[in-house]
Amino acid sequence: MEERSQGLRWGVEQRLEFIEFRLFWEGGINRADIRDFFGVSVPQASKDLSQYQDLAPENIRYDRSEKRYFAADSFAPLFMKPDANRYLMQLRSIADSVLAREESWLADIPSFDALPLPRRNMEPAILRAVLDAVRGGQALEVRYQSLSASRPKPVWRWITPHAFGHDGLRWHVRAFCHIDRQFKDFLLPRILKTRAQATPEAAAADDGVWQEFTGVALKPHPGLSEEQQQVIARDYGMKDRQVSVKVRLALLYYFLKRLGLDFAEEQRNPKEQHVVLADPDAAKKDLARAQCRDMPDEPLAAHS
Amino acid sequence: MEERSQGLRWGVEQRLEFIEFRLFWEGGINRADIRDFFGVSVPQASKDLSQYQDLAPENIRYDRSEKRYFAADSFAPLFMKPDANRYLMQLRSIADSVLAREESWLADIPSFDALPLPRRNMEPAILRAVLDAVRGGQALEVRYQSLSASRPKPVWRWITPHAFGHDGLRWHVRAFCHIDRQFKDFLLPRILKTRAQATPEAAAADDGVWQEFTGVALKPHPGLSEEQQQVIARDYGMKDRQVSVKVRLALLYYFLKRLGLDFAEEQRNPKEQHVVLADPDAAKKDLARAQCRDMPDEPLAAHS
DNA sequence: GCTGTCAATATAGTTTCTATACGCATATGC
DNA sequence: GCATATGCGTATAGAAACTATATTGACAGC
Repeated sequence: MEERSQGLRWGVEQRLEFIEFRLFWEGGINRADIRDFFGVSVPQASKDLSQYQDLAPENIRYDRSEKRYFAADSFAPLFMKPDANRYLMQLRSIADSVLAREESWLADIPSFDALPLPRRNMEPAILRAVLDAVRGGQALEVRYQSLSASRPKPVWRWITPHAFGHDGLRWHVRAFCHIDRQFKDFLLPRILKTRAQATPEAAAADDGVWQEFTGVALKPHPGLSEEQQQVIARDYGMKDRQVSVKVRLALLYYFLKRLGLDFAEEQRNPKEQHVVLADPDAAKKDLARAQCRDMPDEPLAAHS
Repeated sequence: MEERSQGLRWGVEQRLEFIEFRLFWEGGINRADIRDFFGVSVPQASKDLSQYQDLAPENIRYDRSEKRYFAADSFAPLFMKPDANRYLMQLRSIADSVLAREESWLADIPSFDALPLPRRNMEPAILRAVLDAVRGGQALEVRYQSLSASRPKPVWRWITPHAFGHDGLRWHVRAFCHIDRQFKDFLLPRILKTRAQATPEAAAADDGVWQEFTGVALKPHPGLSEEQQQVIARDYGMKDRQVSVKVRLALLYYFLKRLGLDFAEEQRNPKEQHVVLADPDAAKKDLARAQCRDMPDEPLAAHS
């Protein structure tokens, strides 16, 4: 097969990549690890290790005394690109029990913990139904539990969903509301049931607030010392003490809220509030533009 | 092999699970999908589909007209447990470019977006060095860029790390600081370099603030209407309009901050602040206990 | 020095997979 | 209506991967 990157079968390549992953992140590997994870025989695991040695002799070293393979000092990965965020994302997924320990390639998992953010379990069938509607560009009838005072009980209503958005805490679906005749965010866990599909009443392209991006200019909190500002600039990847983050208008509200940018952020303690808006007026205008078409909750701050 | 769950080889089982995944989440599958993803031949992909049909005839249905396999109405997965959060976590990973589209099992990815949270790239070698120290229970010399006014420049210092923590936005390592003789949080991206290892000066068990958990009692914002409170109760999985979240003392500060629980939350707009502390005094005491051993930044609120 | 453990290798036999070929059903273009 | 293209299913021979089993060698612990 010319398709495969190294002329190796998929399964073999996976095992070689596994060897490399374990060498790098777990500090070592032996036959039993391969045997346990892939269910291959002991001689096959031996062969895989030999094959890896053939392909990358500079990467791997066997310690006879410890009876274990280790990454050599000159380790230069062949099958993967080591990525710290990827490793850490796996930890988070395990913490959120989205990923089982046995399924991940991690073995010697360090002590760790992530914030326990309470959230309700979502019915996969509901997400599937919404996905279907988004893919097919169809309207969908949903039983939705709104937080608004006007619809306190769950009601059946029609929406035309076209995209999914994550606000940093929860997922919602961006959809045209057939009742209010405008695009809004519907929190996925509040969709209790789904029913029929129908012809759409709006197109994704019509959702200007979703389609349009704006740049949010951030700078270190001026209350920090010169040196501290430099640190924050590094943290946020700023150049010339400033960075512009590209955000969809439809997500701007959440973005500002998440970073504590409520237009009063400069008054807050710089030790808690590390960054502030470099151009609050521009952000305010963008936010107003985003909100004039409706937002799920209240405005971020009273800017009148 | 008795080890394997269905007596199937790992690679085969992966492909069958892939078929099932695509049937459920992507709405359908055909030979080309299997061929493209796993690099197997066309007859092999055919065989896999036949084999899946043999194993789960009630799950799969071929549409001659569309030339595509679909999930049958009576679909009951055999190889995976459909999990909405898992699907959505994959979307987030793709948005954060932690996962490449080709690597995921998703094919027809809907339009979606997540908050762009600016963060600096981390050197994998640094995480690896810290991991090594944690695993070995060793002290590690790190060049750390603190935000504190007393150490404005990066300095080499010794820490004894023992665990990793995620504050909802960033990863830090929980470590005993040899300078200040206490446990603190060191942000991973601020570790610029690592050097030698040495014998540890504290054990993980000594980090009481890390080892100890507390329960944070949450309830819906009292400013919400009766019905709205019920909705929030559902969102947070509350029973009797209350939920207790188990949090490490070492993460309590971040947890409260993340949920906006600054002991003034009841004064804020309930449309923005959905939950409040059910027992602020208890939380205050816990926070004081957590902070008396030091926190990286300032206290959450002046509670004096 | 004995014993247990883990790795490397060899052999024979089995399973899986490829390449190629052919037949069938359906959609599409002319 | 007819040719053409596409996708599925299946058959065959041969190649590759893998298993089971056995033997050897290196090292740690007692």
